[in-house]
Amino acid sequence: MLTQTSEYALRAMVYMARKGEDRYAGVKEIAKATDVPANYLAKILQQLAKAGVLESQKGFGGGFRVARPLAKINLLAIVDPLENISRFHRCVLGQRDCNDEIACPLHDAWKRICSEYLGSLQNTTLQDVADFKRKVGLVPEPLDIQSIEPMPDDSDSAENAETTQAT
Amino acid sequence: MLTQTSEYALRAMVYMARKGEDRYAGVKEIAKATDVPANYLAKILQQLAKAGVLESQKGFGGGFRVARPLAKINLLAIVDPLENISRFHRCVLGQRDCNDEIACPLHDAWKRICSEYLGSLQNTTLQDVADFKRKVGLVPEPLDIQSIEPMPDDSDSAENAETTQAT
DNA sequence: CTAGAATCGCATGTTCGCATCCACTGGTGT
DNA sequence: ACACCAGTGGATGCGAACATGCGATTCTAG
Repeated sequence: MLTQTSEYALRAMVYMARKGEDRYAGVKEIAKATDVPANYLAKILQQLAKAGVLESQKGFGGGFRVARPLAKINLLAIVDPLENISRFHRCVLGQRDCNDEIACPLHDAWKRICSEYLGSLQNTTLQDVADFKRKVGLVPEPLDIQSIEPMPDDSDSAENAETTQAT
Repeated sequence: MLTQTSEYALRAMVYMARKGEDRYAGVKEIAKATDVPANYLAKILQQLAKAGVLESQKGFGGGFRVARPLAKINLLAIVDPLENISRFHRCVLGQRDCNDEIACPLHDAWKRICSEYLGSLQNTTLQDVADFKRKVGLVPEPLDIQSIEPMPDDSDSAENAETTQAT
């Protein structure tokens, strides 16, 4: 579905979206808030900056911020630079010729599934996410960033609490 | 989207579906027809047999065949034993508590995306695939979701992730 | 100019899915 | 009973993705 890298990217983008469009956020700050390895997150954010989704500012007070209005950034734009989206276009059955004319038995079904999936990613913007209002868990409201523990309490918050609920 | 393993599984299942429900097909035969490494395919088919999608027969004339009518086997049933589908239910933002009550900002959007995706897999059965008969120009194109155009037939795809032009 | 904060680029270690090989078990036909 | 055939299961190699660490570079504030 999504690679780990894409998931990290989404976490960071959501954090920045909710923090505010104008302010720069440093890697360490985002990493701590989103529970993503800082060094790895830095690379991801750099890729997003190259892709034009983020813009970066070096030096004192620098960091990353969104390069466009939140409504202009959809989830696909975030995921696309990090994953090989083109693999979706490959024929699932591995046929050399598989298009709308000469198709494998799965072509129509698979094309529809992919279109819906990618379309969903494209239709959801960061603005939608930022507007989301409900009781939220970890992700802080823009005002109260987080009471960052000064001591590295490295006991990883157990993410393995698999919520094995059915849809 | 799909792992290589799942793709192999789909190829094999489609092959068997179109070959006929009652007949056993050997690993080598399927591997040759679907261009999948035989040794690896054997493992995949074993997993599908354990999951109850296939049944196997040892010995001379043995092989694999579908364990149920084609209409009762949907794509999700094929993919599910091979991938960790439960990861879709995990919170994308990694929050421990993320459900309909206390949700991360992406919860609603992500839940919708996943539901659509899994639903699509569930709604497509092997019967549909086996019945698929492509006659060029005759089969009606059932969808016009081309408007969002996430799957252009061209190779130029990465650009349109950004819904706007660069400044 | 200098110090400090943050990115950038490279090197390295770890994990996991993909793929192969081979000995074993069990069923079939003679 | 015997030989053959085909799935079963364990062990292993391989490579890409994931993750980390460090030094160099670039920018800002004073």
